[in-house]
Amino acid sequence: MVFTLNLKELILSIMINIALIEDDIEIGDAIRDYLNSISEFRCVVNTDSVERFLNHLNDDNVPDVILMDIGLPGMSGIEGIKFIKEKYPDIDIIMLTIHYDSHHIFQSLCAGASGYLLKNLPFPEIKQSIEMLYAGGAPMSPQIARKVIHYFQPKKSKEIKSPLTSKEKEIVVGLVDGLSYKMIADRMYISVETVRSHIKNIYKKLHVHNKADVIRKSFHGEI
Amino acid sequence: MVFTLNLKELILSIMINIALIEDDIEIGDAIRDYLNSISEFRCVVNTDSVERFLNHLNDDNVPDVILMDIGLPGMSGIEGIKFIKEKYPDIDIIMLTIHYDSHHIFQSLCAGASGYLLKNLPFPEIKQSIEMLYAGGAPMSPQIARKVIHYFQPKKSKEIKSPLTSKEKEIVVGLVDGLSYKMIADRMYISVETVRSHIKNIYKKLHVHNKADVIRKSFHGEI
DNA sequence: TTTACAATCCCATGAAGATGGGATTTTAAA
DNA sequence: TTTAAAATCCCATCTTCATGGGATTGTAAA
Repeated sequence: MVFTLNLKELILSIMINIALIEDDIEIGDAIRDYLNSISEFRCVVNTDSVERFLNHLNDDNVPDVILMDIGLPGMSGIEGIKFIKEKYPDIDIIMLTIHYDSHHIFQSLCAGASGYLLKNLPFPEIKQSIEMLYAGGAPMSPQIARKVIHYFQPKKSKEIKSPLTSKEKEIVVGLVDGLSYKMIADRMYISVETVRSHIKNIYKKLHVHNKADVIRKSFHGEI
Repeated sequence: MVFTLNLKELILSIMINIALIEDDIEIGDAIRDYLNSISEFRCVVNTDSVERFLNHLNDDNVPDVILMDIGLPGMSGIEGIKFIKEKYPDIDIIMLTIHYDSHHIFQSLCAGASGYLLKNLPFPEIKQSIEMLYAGGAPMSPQIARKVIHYFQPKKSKEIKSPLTSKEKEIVVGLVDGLSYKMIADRMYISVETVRSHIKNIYKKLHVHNKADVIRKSFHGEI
């Protein structure tokens, strides 16, 4: 009996424990069932939000791999990566998502994702991807790999022309510097009302509604 | 007869024309023979240096894909990429090399390589890689993909021990995301008053007085 | 067992920011 | 030259934020 228990535990410890964070229950259940049908995998968690995942996580049931969506209710998958990696840096996180735009890809990778797969992939490729992870690889859908590679390629002169005027850009600098309207006004030798007016126009042009967004965009080189 | 010629040309135009730049003649010949054994491939060039390749190149025999070594006599493969891509930007270049160090990888990618394979790979994977290229992908050996991904990952070299608690850090994420107190509260399932309270503590700990400062610090990795 | 701190919540007040509506003058493009 | 922006300024209103003052509960180290 003791032997049986130990053997069981041994087998469980050899298996790769996988957590699934996916808000589409149908998809989540399908993937879970697929994973559990493979002898070396065990889907230990199947939940629909990062918050729920973190709440139910303790040091005894830490998964080896997390398959995670990006578009989750509450905390997004990308923020989830940061949280999870900070607490458990050894967990490998594979994003499994419909988003194939550069922004989501690089946000995920920078946050600490070890792989990035598009959701349309056939199930056997999920298996291959997890195996690739354990072989020291980084599973990526072909389109993703291309975008990642492109990141390094020589940029073609694309001179991003900002929609902002020079005065407006000066104001943006002020905002990024953490100045109040009054301080910006003093620095630029204009009245606070002018600053207000410029900021109104900046917000319209950039389609934002507060200075935090402007600061973020500026940091992302989007201005 | 005319029909036959046209058909032949049609077939040739459908085939993927591949050039091989490899100074080890044995390996080069083996790869060439393998490629030519595949119906949709045609190895149009098999040479041992970039200089020779460029000399024999004219607008009529431009390959679709180049498989190239890095350690070549004369001009290195990396230098070669720049030369070739400048003249023929549409050629896809796949590096086929024994170098798996970051320096060579990133030099190649930055110069314009579309793929990076390690030389120990089985021949069928060369076929798969070229097909992946045509499917919009970027063929990479798993080890290479891992290194490329790692490039984006957060460097945890200097273990900046944040003075903030995990709840506080979660709030900071909310602020950086541009959320209002209310939205942060909803996301974290706590009251706005608790958010306020946390933020008061965050400000004290970070010696700041507004959320713009927090966002800036966060962007500078100071949190 | 104190002590300290984290996490939760409440109230009140003043400051700063967002947004709507204007107006005038200067500058640059059509 | 007409027109369209850009740049300047003013006012009113509402929202959000910052900051002060609390309180309670639980945990974890000293």
